[in-house]
Amino acid sequence: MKNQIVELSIATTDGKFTAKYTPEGLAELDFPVGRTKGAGAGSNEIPAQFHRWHRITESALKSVLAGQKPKQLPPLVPTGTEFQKSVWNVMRKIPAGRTKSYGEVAQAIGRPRAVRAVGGACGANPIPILVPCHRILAANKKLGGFSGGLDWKRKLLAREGIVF
DNA sequence: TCCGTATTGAACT
DNA sequence: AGTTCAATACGGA
Repeated sequence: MKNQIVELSIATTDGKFTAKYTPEGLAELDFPVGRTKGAGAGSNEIPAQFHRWHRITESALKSVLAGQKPKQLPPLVPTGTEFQKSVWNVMRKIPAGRTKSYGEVAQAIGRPRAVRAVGGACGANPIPILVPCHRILAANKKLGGFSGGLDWKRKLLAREGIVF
């Protein structure tokens, strides 16, 4: 076998997300891109472990999309540097309905000047939503940016009761 | 080594 | 009040 990455789709009310799993766990989660792929079809010999993770991922994803805190998360295996992992780790500690600025995150990882680097790490985040990068706002409560489009970020925040 | 970035805060008009 | 500028930290070519 070639260390294959398994891609499975998650159908939500907001579109079809694509989850990518490695033998280690969930490695990446993509927003709906509109391109219809063969999807989970052709799943001949997908180990039960993938389906098990997928079930958890699907539940967690839908919970966050509904503005609620997921009960359980699948094993996350993000690909990135130590710095990025630190940033993502801080993000995961942000409670639902609460936002944090890039500067706050920078301080949390002990690099108060690395605000822009934090932004870069957010953009490099392979697992949006489950790693709540959408709860990161600019210092002046501005939206900043978002991988899947600012429309998503705005919508997700609104569902958590965060208003501007 | 240089450039780009999902920032920030201060100066300027 | 809106806009421009320089600074800072990290990743990628």
